[in-house]
Amino acid sequence: MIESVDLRRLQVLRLVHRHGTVTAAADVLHLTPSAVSHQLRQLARETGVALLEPDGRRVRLTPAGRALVAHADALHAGWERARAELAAYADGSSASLRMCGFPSAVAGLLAPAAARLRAADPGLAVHVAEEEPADALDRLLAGETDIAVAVLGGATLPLDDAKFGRRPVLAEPFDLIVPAGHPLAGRVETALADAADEPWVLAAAGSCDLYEVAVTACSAAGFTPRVAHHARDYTAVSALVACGLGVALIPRTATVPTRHAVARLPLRDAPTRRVLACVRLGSDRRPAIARGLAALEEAGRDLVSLPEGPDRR
Amino acid sequence: MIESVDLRRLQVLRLVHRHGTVTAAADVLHLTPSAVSHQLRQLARETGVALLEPDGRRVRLTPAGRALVAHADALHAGWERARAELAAYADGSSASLRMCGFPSAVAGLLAPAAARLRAADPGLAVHVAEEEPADALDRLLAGETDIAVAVLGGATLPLDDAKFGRRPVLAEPFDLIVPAGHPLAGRVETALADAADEPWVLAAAGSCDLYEVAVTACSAAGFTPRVAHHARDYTAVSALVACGLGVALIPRTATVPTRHAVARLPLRDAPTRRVLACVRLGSDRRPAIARGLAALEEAGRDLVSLPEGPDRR
DNA sequence: ATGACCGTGTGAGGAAATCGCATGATCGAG
DNA sequence: CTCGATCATGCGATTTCCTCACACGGTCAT
Repeated sequence: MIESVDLRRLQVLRLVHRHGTVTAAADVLHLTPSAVSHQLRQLARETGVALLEPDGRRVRLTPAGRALVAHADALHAGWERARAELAAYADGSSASLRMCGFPSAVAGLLAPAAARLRAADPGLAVHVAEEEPADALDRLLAGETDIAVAVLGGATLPLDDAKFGRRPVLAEPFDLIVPAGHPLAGRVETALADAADEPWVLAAAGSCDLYEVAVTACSAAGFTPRVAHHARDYTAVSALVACGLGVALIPRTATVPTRHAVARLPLRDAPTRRVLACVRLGSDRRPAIARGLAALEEAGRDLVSLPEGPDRR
Repeated sequence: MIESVDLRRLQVLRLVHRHGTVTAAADVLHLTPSAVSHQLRQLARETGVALLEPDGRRVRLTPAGRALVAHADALHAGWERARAELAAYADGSSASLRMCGFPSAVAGLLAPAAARLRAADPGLAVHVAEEEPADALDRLLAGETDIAVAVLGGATLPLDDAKFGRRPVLAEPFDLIVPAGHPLAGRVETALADAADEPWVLAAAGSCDLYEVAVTACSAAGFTPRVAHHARDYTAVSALVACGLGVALIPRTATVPTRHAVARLPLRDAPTRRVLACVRLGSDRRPAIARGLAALEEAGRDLVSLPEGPDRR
């Protein structure tokens, strides 16, 4: 206890626990693996307990290490609460808010929310950044952003992950898009199973949540989609569909360029993706962050009420 | 949030709040005022809020500073809990326990407790230190001791001070001692007011809790003691009384050398001093500290049951 | 089985933060 | 008004921290 501990040292352990490897944690912290190793060694010396043990060529946290991680989570949340209360005392001139999210969230949610925030308070410095879904939450933990917009489920954000403050922003269904003139386009009501025999356009496995969402939904509908083409960007997906190469799922709020000749079909058993705004635990008490979350929720409400119909492009 | 904060920096603010001056806080931390000033400045820069403002030639915490102190208390308690849980994982060989207390507590409580702990577990390194009552709690905060034995009340430990974990160890009444052969010595029952006209032997004002205890008790009994001589050490007090220079109050458990010709009289309206064992909040979950507290409580129970009678010397 | 790749841990060197001493400024007490 | 006390600030010295380079051990593929 003679030497008190920097929260950064605990953050290192937290990230090693989160990523399972020293190198990945170092990557997130913009450090070399050597520095992380030193910090962990120092932390173990201070606590007098072995925090991690070799596991193959990687490392694994000991029970003591996992216990310390739990306390570290609580400590960081407490520090965030302190920061939040202090931010209320600070003069608003220095207030800033950094948000990030996956590409389509930037277009549909972050940009409108940022515009709204700017209009409401020109003194608030709003910064928006596009991040890959897998990186957004790490940026949050590293303190490089204040709000991360992510999609619930999948590997990036497990449903039971209690490490973040989470706020639902949007629950949007996926529509099926088919080439214009496709037999399915004439139906009054469509179900996912109707497209069981069609060739599909999906993202590559693991690259994006779209893949998992589609595969799980199709398996729930009783078939396995035959993947004919791979694309991640929704504009690219709709282009492939417009050219008659297959069918695909796209979120209700994703826009399709008007020159793409596709038909958008609402599904009776449409899968939905739940978009969440995530913050570091405790930081949502900060006025700027609270306003950012409110603006995102508002943008989400606008998004679901704005579409004039399911067949819009 | 790019730079996370060392708990030491918060500790500096905590101590400045506790002592009201930078110099005193530096003294407790074994640092120069310069270092403390730098730390505070750095902390204010990191948080973006003015933490303290000049108040005469001293400094005063701003509302933001006081708010941060409250959070700092919670964070340190959380860290202590973490240390406590980790200590349970550590091998017992490195376990150590440091206790301190005021002089008579060392004799009556700490020494027996330490002996008991040593006997129960020779692997536990027990260290006892005698401290002035005013310093003991600072040593606790500075992490230089694990358990501080103090007396409730007075300036050193306000009754409502929630910054420490506290455990009652002993509530011992004060006895009146008078010179042997004094008229009061013949009575079957004595009250404080009976000694209203006697010359008193007390500690100098402010130097020790004894002064405050005696003065408040006497004023409750309806008189103001006439202080004839000053002494702090109970052996010195009893020597003065034995020489017929006055009467005094001494704790029930304080021993009087047999060569001192004094009579010890129990009082009907005896003031009591409540001896507490204090720990840093959260640290009482540490096995070694929990055992130390248990040993102190046991020593306290022994102390009240052991005396053969109030007239023992 | 062997070699290449990947990940961790260690020591040395340099950069950055921190501490202590000396100085100046400001306020309160006598 | 003078003096003592307290807090802030520059500069040199020390400690701490990060990076680089390299060794060690484990995994995978040919």
